[in-house]
Amino acid sequence: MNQKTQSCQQKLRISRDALEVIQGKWRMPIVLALTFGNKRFGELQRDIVDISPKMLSQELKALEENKIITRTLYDSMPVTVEYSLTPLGKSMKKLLDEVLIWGEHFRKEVIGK
Amino acid sequence: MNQKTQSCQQKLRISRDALEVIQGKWRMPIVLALTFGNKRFGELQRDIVDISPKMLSQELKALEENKIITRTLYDSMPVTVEYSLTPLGKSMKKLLDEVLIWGEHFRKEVIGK
DNA sequence: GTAACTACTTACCTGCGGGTAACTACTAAC
DNA sequence: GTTAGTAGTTACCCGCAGGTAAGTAGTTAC
Repeated sequence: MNQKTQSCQQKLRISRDALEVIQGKWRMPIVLALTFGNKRFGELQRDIVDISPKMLSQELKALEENKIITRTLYDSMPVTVEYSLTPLGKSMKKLLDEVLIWGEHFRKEVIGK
Repeated sequence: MNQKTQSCQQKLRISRDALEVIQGKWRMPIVLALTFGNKRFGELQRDIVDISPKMLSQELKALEENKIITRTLYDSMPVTVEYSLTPLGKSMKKLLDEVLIWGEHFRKEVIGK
């Protein structure tokens, strides 16, 4: 096994670790939505059009466990909950930007203009 | 709906279109492997350690349909097939780089060093 | 007391993403 | 004729990601 193959396999391992955390239909969209500012549960549900409360709740929990977002409960009346990005979550901004850039590129090339 | 919300929703739409194409356990790893140079079926199978021939074949087909990779058949003996990135596939390099950068970042922060 | 808003939770179900194992087809080497 | 290497295909199966619908719980407004 030469140097090149090693670095290929190493990168493949890293990519698979990362993908395990950010994969799925909703996680990147949720983080993306939060790059526009802290949001409450209902706001996220309105922004991310097709998501069900169950999926939103479930994915928010997973993102919190992976230290990507923070859940803050306010004892206002009625109770409100605010979700925000941690530094680790904010560090996904560049990655998300590239997803968007590539997404635009893809749309032009394949979906056709 | 204000300007900010509109741009948020627009970006969410783009991200979801892009994710539809690159999502899944194997697609980004396959493209990543091909950024190291054109590879044959067997080479990919050896590099991407846990992938089964069925999944590799299936995902290669999907990537080809989305104009991300090209399949070239050589009439050598025995027949060999080479997979390579299209310009659209190559344009994923930055995105993949960011996945790797974030992956390292994540590993340090959460998995712990 | 009932509707409406907050933020979920719970139960149930379905489809498909992904895994395993075996099989195919062709050629070369021995 | 049997093994090995090329590149897959096919059949079968399973678990979970994700969807639907309804319920919960607390407060405010009417």
